[in-house]
Formats: sequence, C-alpha cells, structure tokens
Amino acid sequence: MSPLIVDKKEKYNRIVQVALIVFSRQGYAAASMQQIGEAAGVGKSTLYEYFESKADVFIAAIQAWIDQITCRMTALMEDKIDPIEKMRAAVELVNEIGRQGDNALNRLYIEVYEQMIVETGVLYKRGDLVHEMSAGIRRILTDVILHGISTGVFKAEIARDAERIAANVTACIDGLLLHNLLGNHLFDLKWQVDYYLNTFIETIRVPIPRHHLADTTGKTEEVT
Amino acid sequence: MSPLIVDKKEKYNRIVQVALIVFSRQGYAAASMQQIGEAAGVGKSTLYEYFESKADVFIAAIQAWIDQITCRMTALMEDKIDPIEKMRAAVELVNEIGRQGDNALNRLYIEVYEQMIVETGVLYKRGDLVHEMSAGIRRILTDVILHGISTGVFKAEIARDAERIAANVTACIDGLLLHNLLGNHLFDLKWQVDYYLNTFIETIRVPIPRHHLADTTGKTEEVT
Amino acid sequence: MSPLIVDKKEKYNRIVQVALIVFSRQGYAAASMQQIGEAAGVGKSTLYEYFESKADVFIAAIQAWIDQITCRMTALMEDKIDPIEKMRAAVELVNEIGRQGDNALNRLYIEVYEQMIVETGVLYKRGDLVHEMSAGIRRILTDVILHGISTGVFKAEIARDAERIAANVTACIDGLLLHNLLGNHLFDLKWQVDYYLNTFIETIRVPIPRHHLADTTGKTEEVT
Amino acid sequence: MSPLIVDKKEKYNRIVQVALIVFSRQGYAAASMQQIGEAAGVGKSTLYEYFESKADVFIAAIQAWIDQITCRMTALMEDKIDPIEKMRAAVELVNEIGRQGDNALNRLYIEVYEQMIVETGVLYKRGDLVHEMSAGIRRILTDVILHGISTGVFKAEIARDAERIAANVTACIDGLLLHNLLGNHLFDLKWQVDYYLNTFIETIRVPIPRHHLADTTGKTEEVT
DNA sequence: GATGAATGAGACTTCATTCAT
DNA sequence: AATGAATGAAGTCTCATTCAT
Repeated sequence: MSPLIVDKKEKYNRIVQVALIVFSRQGYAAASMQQIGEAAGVGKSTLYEYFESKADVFIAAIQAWIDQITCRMTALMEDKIDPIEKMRAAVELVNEIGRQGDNALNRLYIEVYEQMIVETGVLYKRGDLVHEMSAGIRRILTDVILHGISTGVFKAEIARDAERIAANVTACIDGLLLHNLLGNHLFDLKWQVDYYLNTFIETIRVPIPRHHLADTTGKTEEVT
Repeated sequence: MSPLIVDKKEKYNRIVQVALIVFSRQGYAAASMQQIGEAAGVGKSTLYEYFESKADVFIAAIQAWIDQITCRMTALMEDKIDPIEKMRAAVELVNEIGRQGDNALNRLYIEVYEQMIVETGVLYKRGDLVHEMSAGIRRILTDVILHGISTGVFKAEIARDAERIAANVTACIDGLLLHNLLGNHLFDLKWQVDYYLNTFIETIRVPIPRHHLADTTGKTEEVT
Repeated sequence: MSPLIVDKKEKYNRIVQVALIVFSRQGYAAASMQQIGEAAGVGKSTLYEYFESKADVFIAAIQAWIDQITCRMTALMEDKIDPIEKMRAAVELVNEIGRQGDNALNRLYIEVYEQMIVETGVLYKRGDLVHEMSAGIRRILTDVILHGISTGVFKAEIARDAERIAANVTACIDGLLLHNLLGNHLFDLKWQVDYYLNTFIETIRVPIPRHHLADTTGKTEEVT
Repeated sequence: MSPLIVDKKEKYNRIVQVALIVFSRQGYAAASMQQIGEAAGVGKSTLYEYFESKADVFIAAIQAWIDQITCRMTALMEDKIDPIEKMRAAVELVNEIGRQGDNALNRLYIEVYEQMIVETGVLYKRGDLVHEMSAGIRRILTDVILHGISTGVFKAEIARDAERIAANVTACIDGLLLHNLLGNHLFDLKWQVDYYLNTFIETIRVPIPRHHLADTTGKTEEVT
C-alpha cells in the first residue's frame, strides 16, 4: 500500500527479469551474482535483501519464466475453437521460441533439467517444484484433448489417458526443441514440429468418413 | 630400458568409465578432478598424464558413452528381421536405460546439452562434435526405415524424409527420457515410450487391407 | 677408459649443451626437466642419473657457457698484438653475441643474475661461484691492460687499478648488452659499444704528441 | 547508500609498495599472491579487487618504482646549476641505491629484465612499456647534456648524439649496479661509479685552455 | 534499505622428484 | 643404466556470501 512497498515489489520483479536473461545466457553456474546485480542496476549485496541465495534467485526466475510461457500459450489459443486448431496454436509457441535468434530463453530448459538432475543442483530432488510450476502447461493440453473428445473430434477411447498423452506431447516437443538447440543444421524445427504434430493428431482424431475424403484435397490427405 | 610396465590403455579406459559415473552424478561443473582421481584410484595429477584437461576427460567420457549406447542398440536389433521389430528393439534400449535405478548414466544427456548450449560450456560451438558422435544412432534408425520401405512394410512416400524422420524419433525419445528424469511419478517411461512408438509406427506403416482387419481385433494386430 | 665411461661423459655433455639452449629460451623457472629430457633425447628421469637436481643442471650449463665465452674471447684476441686492438677484439665478442637474431644465449645473463639475487634463486648467495666462473674474462682484460701499460700504450698510473678497471669495463659492457635486450629500437648495440669503448680507451691511453697528430687523419681525431 | 568507506587509492598504494618489496626479495615467479596479501595485511583474494592478475600487480609495482627513482633523481639535481654537477647528482642516486643494506629494491632491475626477455615473462614483448616507463630518466640525462652544450661546458659536436649518449650512460650505470649486486666484494660501487663518470665527463667536456689552468685552481673553475 | 569491501574455500593445473621395472 | 608412471605440494584465480557503514 505504501509507496515503499510498491518500490520493493517493482525492484524484485526487475531483478527477476534481469536474472532470467543472465541465467539463460550464461547458465546457472557461470552466471555470477555480480553480473546479475550489475545488469539489474543494483549492488550485488542488495540482491541478498530480496533473495536468500543465488539458488533463490534462480528459482524465482524460472517460476516467472514458466508463468510467461503459460500466459503466452493461453493467448495463442484464445481465439481458436476447433480442438485441432487449439492444439496447433499451442504448439506454435514452440516455433515462436525456436525462431529467436540466440536461443537464449530456451536454454533455460537445459538449465532447469541440469539443476534438477545433478546431485549438487539447485533443484535436485525438487522435481515436485518444477512439476508444479509446469502443471499449467500440462493442464492446458489435457483440457484441449478432453474438449476434443467431448466435441467428437478426438477418439473417445483416449479419454482415460488424456493426462498421460498430454505429458507425452509435452515431452516430445521438448525433445524437438532440445535437438534444435544442438545447432544441427539438418534440423528444421518447424518441419519437425509439424511432422510430429501431424502424426500425433492423425492417431487421436476420429477418422473422416470416405465420402468426405472424396471432395477434399491436399493437406487433409496427409492425415488420412 | 624397461620402466614400470602399465597398460596405459587399460588405465585410460578405467578413468573414462569412472569419469562417466562421476560426471553423470555431479554434473560437469560440480565434478572435480580430485573426485575423479579418487574414484579411479589415482592421484589427481595422474589424470593429467592421460588427459590434457578436465574438458578432455569429459569429452572422452561422452564419446565412450555414445559408443556404448550405439553398440548396445546394435546388439538388441541384431536378431530381428521385421523392420517394426527392429524399431521396437532399438527403442527398447531406452527402456533399459530408464530401468536403471539411479538414472545415473542418462543424466549425461543433460550434461551434454548443457555443455553445448551455455557460452562457457565445454562443448559450446562444438555441436559438430556431438552431432558426429551421435551420428551412429541416427544412421541405424535411418537404415531401419529405408529397409522397411524396401520390404514394403513402411510407406514408400517417406523415403525422401527418412533421415529427418529418424531425427524426429531420436528427438522425441530423448524428450521422453528427459521428462522421465524429472522424477515425475506420473510418468511411466515404458508406457510413454510404447505409446509414442505405436502412434509413430501407425503413421508410417503401410495400412493393412480391410479384409484382414475384418477378422482381427485392434491392438493385437499392431504388433503383427 | 672403458667405452661405457666415454658414453657417459658424452651424454653428460649433450645434456649440458641442450640444457643451455632450453634455459636460454625459456628461462630457468619456465624450463621443465621434461623439456630438457626431450630435447636431449633421454627420459626425464635419466637426467637424475647425471645431475642431482634441476639446479645442478643449470649450474653445469652456465659453467659450460662461461667457458665457451672465455674460449671465444681468447680466440678473437689471439692474433692481435697492439693492446688497443686486443681490447677491441675482446669487446667484439659482445657484438657477435648481440648480432644473434634471437638473443637466446645472452638471455642467460639475465638468468644468472636472477638466480643469484633472488632469495629463492638457484645461485642465491653463490656469488662466489659466478665470480669464479667469470674470473677468466676479467683476467684476460686485466692482462691486456697491464700489457698495454708495459708497452707504453696505456698510462702507467692506472696499473694499480687494473683489476678494478677491468671489472668496470666488464660491467659497463654487460649493461649495454642488457639494454640492447630490451628491444629498444633506438639502441644500436654496435654504435653504443663502440662509443663506450672509444671514450674508455681515450682516457687510459697515453696521449699522442702534437706533432704526430699533424700527419694522422680521421678516426684518430675523434679521440683528441 | 553509504557502504564501508575505504580509501581505495590509499590501499592500492599500500599494496603496490608492499608488492615492490616482496617482488624484489623473491622475484616475480617465486613471490606468491598469498605472500603479497599477507605482507599487505589483506586476504589474497582481496588483491584481486585491486588488480586483475599477478602480472598486473607486478607492472603497477614496477611503474611505481620507476616513478620513485625519477622523482628522487629530479630532487637530487634540483639545486645544482653546473651541468657537470647535475650529472654527478643524478648518478649519486645510484650510490644511494647501492648503499642500501639489502639491495632489495634494485634487484627489481633484474626482475624487469627477466620478465621482458623470457618467453613466459610478464613483460615479454612489452619492451615498449618499460621503455616508456623509463623514458623520464633518459630525458633528464638528455636534457642535462643539451643544457651543458648550450652553456659551453660540453662539446657542441655531441649534440646530435645526445639521446644515444644518455642511453649509453644509463646502460653503463645499470651494468655497474648489477655487478655490484653480484655480491662481489672486490666491487666498490662508489669507486666504480666515480671512475666511470669521470672518464665519461672527461670525454664530453670542452677541454680547459692551458693559460686558464695556469692561474686557476682546479675545481673552482669547473663550476664557472 | 543499500552497498562497496573483504574473504575463505575450493578448483584446475604444473612440475620436480621418486619409484619400480 | 634407463625410464615411464605417479604424485604431492603449490600457485593463480573465482565467487557466493558476510560485514560495516
């Protein structure tokens, strides 16, 4: 309420956003509190007024990042009605990310994994934390699937596996993003994502009756 | 003339194997030469008799790891004839890996990614190196696909995309492995891998004629 | 007497010569026993069969180096008769050294000084050793001066200071060599050495009577 | 807003002065940051708050040392008018240095040479830097010579070589200092420096006419 | 609240020397 | 006699964190 509190919140957010960038560029280990402080325009000891430790800054940054992704995904899907369109819109986010020149932000994927898996990692044995943070994304996908089933677009029999299938898609897309990061020039992210998505949708959608196929062309066929 | 006789190659290999484990547990940054030395039963300075630097040890370890995976994959596929069987056998490796209690070895995936992507990483801008190292795996998959096409099991039209599709599969499987590492207890690696593989195979195989379908029942057939 | 003994002496000498080069290039600290061994074509542990320690190798190398210089100086002076000519011949050695492209050998000057002066130096408090090693050079110069006096070319009054004057010349010439090493492009070693030597000789030679000057030309004049 | 107030410049200077002593005693290679830190009363990591590297500390120390010498030389010459007196005053500095019991400071001469000449040296191929640092001293001497010429004390013909002659004197004096450092007890620095300087001055001063010498008494005249 | 200064712990790496064959 | 292998000691440098203003 008081102006001071507002200032604090504002500065906190600024630090988080700046940290996000620094971590994405340097990685957790190589990023120093010094750098984060400088980039945020505060002394490095000031960081300790807002966070307990470097690990804390990282976790806050990752949280913010996941929130941003979730929001963006929601925004992209907002005006679609057809479940398949929604699905494509959701996945379009990945292309958006991949389109960034420097790949800076999606390096965070790696950092999160790294920090979770390595014994000395900041997120070691904190899988729950990340799981919770990313729950939003999985729920969105699950909802799309369930909605698709209820509107007769997707096969009814996958209903009970909806969550697991959402996890499957998330994991596969993550894998594609990662391999894209490898800088392999043979890897055309857009092609790969589209290919994956088409095969996936093909297997969960209710087949289109023969007589419909007769008067359609091109793309539809691929999914036959 | 004849100094202390030691099988340098043998010790080299021992160090590499030990380093593989240490790196997988601690991550590259947190693993110290001290630790690796101790684990291998040699002084830390002895390591420098076999490797130029810590980075060198890491690269050698990763190389060995990829070789092991490639070998094991080849072994698993050896006695299969049907392309679909071969495909399943190849992917079975992933389940094998996932079945390991501590996931130690496959954490290396992350490390490799991390080191490639982060500016200060050992493999930064060495994408070619990793690409080359993992070429074996991609080639195996590509061969299976092409062989499947030539025996009429897989659709002929995917021939020109065989390589890209192999890359697609590799990436998706990697993604599944990674998400499994997250320790998400909802994530049943075997189920997820099977699910993915089934949808994938379904889209590339030549459809089985109607009259055959008439007297078979769903799933059983997929594995035919 | 036995061939084995000859071999040892021969190998000892080879090591010393090689060490001289390595030390002159790298300096004492940066030169490693490894390098010396390799350059001499023997294993590094073999060095310890011939020398107690790295310091020992260095001292032996320096000793050899001083002997070489003394020999060369003697050779250059051998066929001169006039004391002034002898003096010039002796100093010509400095120009010879300076003429070497890489200055490698005369870097040893520095190394010797360094090792004598620094508390942790190999020659620390061993001034006597170097003094003794370089005694030959000083004696040669002293002899020239005394000889010049006895033939009436140099002033008789400097006789009692002959040794100190020889030391003076040695020191000044050393100073010129060192400054030449600095790579200062304004420093023309030959010019500087000649200038110094001319002023020096001018002050110790017996002045040439007026009527002699009348029928001499050029160079002589400079010293008037 | 106002953190711990420390006069960084003051502490910087303290470290430099301390480093000067440590380097002079131990030599660059043998001196450790640990030692310098302890001697300066700060932790070794604190040194890195003031300097980028050990090499940096060294360069700063040498710079300070040269500045000190230059200042002292200027001070000694200040109240002299006669060029010859000035010359003697300048050189008196050398005697001052030599008079120090432990020779600590002038050992730095060696260190500078060593570091410039040895491939792994901190000043390798940085001759320009040292040249620049020592430019002050050379200029002072050059000025004295030129001034001596303009007042008719020194021969006019040496004018065009004034710089080179100044370099010559500097180098010879350096040589004398070095040989003094060798601990040769036969070497009487004061005698040697005086001897050198007398011979040098004798060769550059304008000879005093016969008839003047008749009715004057030596020294008095010199200052005329 | 904000921050510059300080530092201890620890990492990689080098190398003279010893050891066992 | 000769030497490859092994290593302990040491050194430079980094950085998260604390302290005092």
